[in-house]
Amino acid sequence: MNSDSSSVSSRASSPDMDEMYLRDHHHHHHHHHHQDSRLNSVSSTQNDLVQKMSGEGLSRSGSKAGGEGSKYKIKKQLSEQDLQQLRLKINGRERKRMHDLNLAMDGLREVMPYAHGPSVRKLSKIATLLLARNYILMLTSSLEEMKRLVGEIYGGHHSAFHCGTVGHSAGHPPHAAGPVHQVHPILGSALSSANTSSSLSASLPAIGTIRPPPPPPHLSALTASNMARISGETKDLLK
DNA sequence: TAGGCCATCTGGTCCT
DNA sequence: AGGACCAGATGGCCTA
Repeated sequence: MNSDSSSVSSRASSPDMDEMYLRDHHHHHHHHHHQDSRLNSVSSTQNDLVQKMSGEGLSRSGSKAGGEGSKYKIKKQLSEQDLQQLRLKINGRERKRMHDLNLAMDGLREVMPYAHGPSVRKLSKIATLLLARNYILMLTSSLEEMKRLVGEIYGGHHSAFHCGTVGHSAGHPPHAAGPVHQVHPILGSALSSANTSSSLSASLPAIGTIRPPPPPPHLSALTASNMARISGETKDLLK
């Protein structure tokens, strides 16, 4: 059940990181987050992990110990421990960096048009990005459409608008798969509106097709058709 | 059990 | 030098 009220954020995984995070934290603010419940989790301490991993075959200092390192002896010895210390610091930074990234991802999810209920599974990262892209594309086309209509209504062609920033309107938005999500009314309507999700290549394989959309004609001649396409792809996304 | 998704560790590279 | 970024590897958790 991933109804996970824990949608709070991602679930835990590796039981490591612990003191060290704290260590690194003392000079960072203390915005602890929910998820940190895992901080104290299970067994393996940083050290255990370190050893385990290094043992695997991925090089890494730590244990090579014993022989070698003759000429650097002094320096090495001095390090030995400091090295470990440094490693922890670096790992901590990286961890924080990723946490921040995830926070940003959560922020993005929050503004995405899909149901964010406690009983709704969080969008995966890839799905979030893909959906966001399609959403932007859709909004852009809507804007274009509105501008066009306004132009028509006023006969004149003095549309003051000019959003050149988002001139491109979708090339081949990717389709991806993800957990099932309830679509927000907004997108929902857009999605339900016809369209033929021709390519249900399902899942990530399609992700490989992510690429900058080919330079479309001047104006994004989006209208029903384009809109439909986008929504269709988005639908795949939410599948 | 396989596959998807994710967190973490780590070494390399680029930037300040 | 030290930090930010990045990508590969590894292993855990969860669902079909």
